[in-house]
Amino acid sequence: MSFFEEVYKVASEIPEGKVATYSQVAAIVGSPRGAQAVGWALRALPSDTTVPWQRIVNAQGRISIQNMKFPQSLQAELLKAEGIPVSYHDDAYWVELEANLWEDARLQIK
DNA sequence: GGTTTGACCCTAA
DNA sequence: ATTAGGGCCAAAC
Repeated sequence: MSFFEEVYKVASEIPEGKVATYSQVAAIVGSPRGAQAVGWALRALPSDTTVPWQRIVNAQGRISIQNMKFPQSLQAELLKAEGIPVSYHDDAYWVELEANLWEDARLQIK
């Protein structure tokens, strides 16, 4: 199974109404320092994917997306539609990590 | 195979 | 608090 698939699989496990960070996903797939690689994988997703990529944000809970096919506004709408509060300031969308962070068993063990 | 490029993160100044 | 730099991993050139 390729690294891409690993990332997509983990991303698909994020429950609705929760968010995860890049480093969090990276740690689960076995590359604790590969947060950037995760971003690389998500960047390659097709526009019609079923993977909940919108639930993955950076370490500060900010939507740091910079991809034409996936505008920040779209991600913000998808999140709000799931019940996750999203605010906008400093030219970016933000979510409260503490309150909505995904908790996976594999993270607590490590 | 070496180099470049990211939807990133951490530390030091 | 804000900015700069280096380090990280995997894929595309």
